[in-house]
Amino acid sequence: MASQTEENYLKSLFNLANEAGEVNISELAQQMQVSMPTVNSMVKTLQKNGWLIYEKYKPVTLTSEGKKEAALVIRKHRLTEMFLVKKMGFGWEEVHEIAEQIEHIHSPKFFERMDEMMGHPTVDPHGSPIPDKMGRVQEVSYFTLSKCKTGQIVNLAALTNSSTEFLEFLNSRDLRLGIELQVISIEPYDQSMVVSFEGHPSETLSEKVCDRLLVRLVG
Amino acid sequence: MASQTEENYLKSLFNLANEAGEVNISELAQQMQVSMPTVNSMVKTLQKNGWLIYEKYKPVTLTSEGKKEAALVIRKHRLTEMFLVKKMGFGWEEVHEIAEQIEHIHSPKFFERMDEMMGHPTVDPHGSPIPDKMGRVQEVSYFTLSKCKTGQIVNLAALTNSSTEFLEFLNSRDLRLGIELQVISIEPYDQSMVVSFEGHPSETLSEKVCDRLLVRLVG
DNA sequence: CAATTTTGTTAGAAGATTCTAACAAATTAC
DNA sequence: GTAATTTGTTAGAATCTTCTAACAAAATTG
Repeated sequence: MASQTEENYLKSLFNLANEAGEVNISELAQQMQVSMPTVNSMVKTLQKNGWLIYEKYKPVTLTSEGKKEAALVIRKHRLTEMFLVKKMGFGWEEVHEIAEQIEHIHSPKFFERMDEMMGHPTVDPHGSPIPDKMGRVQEVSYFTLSKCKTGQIVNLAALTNSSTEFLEFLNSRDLRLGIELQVISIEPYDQSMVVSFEGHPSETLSEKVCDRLLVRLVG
Repeated sequence: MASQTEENYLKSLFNLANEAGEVNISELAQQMQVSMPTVNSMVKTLQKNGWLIYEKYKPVTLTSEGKKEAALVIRKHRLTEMFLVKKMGFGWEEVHEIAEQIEHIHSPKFFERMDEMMGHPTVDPHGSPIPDKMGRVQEVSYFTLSKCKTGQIVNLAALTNSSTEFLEFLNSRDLRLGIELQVISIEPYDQSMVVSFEGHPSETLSEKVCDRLLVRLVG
């Protein structure tokens, strides 16, 4: 069984993997906020446990067992976030830190019960998919609001970033998942967008913000 | 801030303390399932942190800070147990293992929210008092059923032991906290008692069981 | 009270996770 | 295509929590 530390490395590896499934030591060190020698030694440990493939001076790759292990930790994290919001009344900007700790609890029935109480949710409060009990992650194809054209109407479905500051910014503008957004105009100079949505007939969003909003076509 | 390991030692020390507040190294070693040298070194660490008083070859004593720290961990444990039973539908025999892990979560608002959702409960599912936010424990004066005389009518208020096996035994006899018990007779040979309660006009309980049931006079 | 048993201590080591310093390989930039 | 930079590795050490072996103090027992 993975230690808490190992679980955290697996989670980061899962999230950092590129299309080829590769992660560089330096990226992982930055993500985990530890030195490269620390990552080097942990990578050797994870390899011994069969969770990744490592060759000197090459990027590392999770094995299928490693991916599953990681996805199951992410499942616990996202179920917890959803539980905190839906059943305990927390705001979506408050739940990450708590879930970061609860994801390491070893108790299948605890997470089973959360899942049941919520009716088996498929996404967390930030729109990220919740892996299933087998560690399979459902692929979703959203695009960023910044890719939209003037006049388009879309649904806000998820976020590419869930930092507290960004979530608080969204709160301040009443931007919640599920709302319908219409692109009124796009400023050619800085790519900022004027959008309209429920209760907000005209709101300007910077390119930085539009890049972080994942949407899908209405319908 | 106490590590998880330190929190576990503090909890054990709190629970093992005799009237004088003293705990022997060997008791603590047994309770924690570690060797005496391990306890010896941890005790020195806890002393450095100001949580206990230690003198060579003497039993140890928690300081008031140590007692408070311990009581706050116990508060988190008991609030969690109550939450699992009242809000998540677990049985009282299932919650200890889970609470044993969740008690180490660092998030005042998480436990605050549990407390609020339950309307500030004062006891856990096994009748043990929940320390308040300042770490103060409300003293309660129950006595064991085995001290009762024939004919007495009492309320089942708490347990002196909450092992899964004992809780499952109580489940099998429909013995729940709050029920009213009348002592019908006491067998002089082995101190077993015949009692009557809601739906059970005549149930025989061994001395071992009666010693583990804490009751108070009806009224 | 002397002998035995129990309890507690020290010393030394091991595994997990982390670090810094020094070096080596790979990549990028003229 | 060298030189400089970035990336990755090794070696050696520190901290935390644990252990066993050996010894010392305290308590118990005849």
